[in-house]
Amino acid sequence: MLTEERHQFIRDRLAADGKVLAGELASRFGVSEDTVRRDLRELAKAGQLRRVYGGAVPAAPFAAATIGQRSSHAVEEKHRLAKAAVRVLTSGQALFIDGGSTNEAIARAIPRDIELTVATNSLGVASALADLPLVELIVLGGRYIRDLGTCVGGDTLAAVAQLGADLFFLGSCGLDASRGVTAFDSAEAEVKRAMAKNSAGIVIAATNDKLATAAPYRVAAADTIRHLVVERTAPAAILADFQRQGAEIRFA
Amino acid sequence: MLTEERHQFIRDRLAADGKVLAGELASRFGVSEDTVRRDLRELAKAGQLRRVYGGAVPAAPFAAATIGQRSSHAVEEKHRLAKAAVRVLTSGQALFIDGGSTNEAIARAIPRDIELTVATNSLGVASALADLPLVELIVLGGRYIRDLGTCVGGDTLAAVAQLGADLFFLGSCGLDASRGVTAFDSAEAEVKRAMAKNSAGIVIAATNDKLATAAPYRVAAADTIRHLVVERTAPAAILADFQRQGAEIRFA
DNA sequence: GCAAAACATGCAATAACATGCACAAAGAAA
DNA sequence: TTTCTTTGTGCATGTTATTGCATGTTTTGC
Repeated sequence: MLTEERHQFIRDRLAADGKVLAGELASRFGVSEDTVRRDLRELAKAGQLRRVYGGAVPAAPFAAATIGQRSSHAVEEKHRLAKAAVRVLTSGQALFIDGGSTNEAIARAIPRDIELTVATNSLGVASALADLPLVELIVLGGRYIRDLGTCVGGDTLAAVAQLGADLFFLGSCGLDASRGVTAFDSAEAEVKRAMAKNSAGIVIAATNDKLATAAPYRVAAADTIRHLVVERTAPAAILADFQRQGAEIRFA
Repeated sequence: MLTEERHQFIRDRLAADGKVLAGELASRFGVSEDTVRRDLRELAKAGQLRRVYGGAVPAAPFAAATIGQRSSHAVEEKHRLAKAAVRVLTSGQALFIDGGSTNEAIARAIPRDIELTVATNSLGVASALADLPLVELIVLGGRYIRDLGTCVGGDTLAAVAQLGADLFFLGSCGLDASRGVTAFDSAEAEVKRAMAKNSAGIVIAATNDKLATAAPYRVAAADTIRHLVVERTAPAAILADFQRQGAEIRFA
């Protein structure tokens, strides 16, 4: 087990549970508690957590999570979702993919032997697709927003308006059966709306923590979702609401 | 087993598993661990992974966007050129940066504490700038050309036309005192011309093998070059030709 | 205040690492 | 062809990083 893996696991657990215990980590990693304490000390020195007696807690619980930090969160789940999500793809399709760590995971999971045309405003998605030989990649430029990892603004909207797609992989922020898909940022929501408008169907892959939540800006109604990819542990009651509105549920 | 095959395998495994172990790779390839470590060292130098004790993990989130093969060539020289090139920057400037491995090296060499507005059509440059907090980044979208690592086409030209810059970091292809700056690709040349037109000055960083060569498509006349950054071993006669036409020579 | 748990520090063993060198294979030049 | 150069590889050498243990200190709960 690499030191880096332990550090990554600790970061993930901190983001997920809000705390880690030194003894618990030691037995899970199969190393001595001294080693875990050394790990915690290093991460604390790098400002990635705050040490407390018995373990550690997140450094800045209320700091806005940038895309880099978010993508380290729940890596396993997102990878599983991504593998399930790419199964809706068929060769020759045209896609919109917007930002978000889940969408980046999906982009990385796209197999090399499928032919696609993809338009994206996310640098991470574009980077992941940059070396897929059969993917025609269209970068939707504009003002780059560091916290989102995507381009937004008038230029982006204009570029989207010129395109059409079969599917739109919508990086959801909030997902609620009555309020539909919602976003935290106004400019981001504008781009998502434009992509949704010019797409024949919407695909959303969502971890459980996104379900039954809502953000300020409305993006799309729930009945516009064609495929909803969720974890196996997703609450059945919530899924039924989406299913009634026409969404096809796919489990990771 | 070819070196390149090992490198490709390592890249694939990193993308799939998120880590590689030196010992494991050695036994799989049937080579010594020293050879594997050499491989890892090279790939790390080219920015394609990050070395950790025991193996390696994926580099930055956007590592895939950088031009893999070309940028592994003459890394030292380009890094030196890049460090010299960024010395022309002053806080508050607006820049165009187009594609090419030298320009990617320059983007990576930009210090974190300088405030800039940068518009680029290169995914690699954009990725390098994505986490510089004081850089306002404008991505020039369009059709992505895999071989160039940049976006080209009408959309790109339209986006460039709306902007203006103090300096244009031109990734040179051919550089000749009489024929000026030239490019191998028509669409690429169009974008370069548009950027040159909307910039107050042109900066070119060129390795020796670019000097006194020319490509089919004309981009800019030699007398439009304001700063020319070259290696210390560059032929003085060639440099004198550019100097006569107004270029300020800077040695790496 | 006291005992137990958690912690920091120094130390030694081990594994991973970098470096220099020799050798072999592949290619270029004579 | 022969010779030379280049490149890749493995091995020997010394160096560095990581780890667990022993020791002494600090914190916590009672």
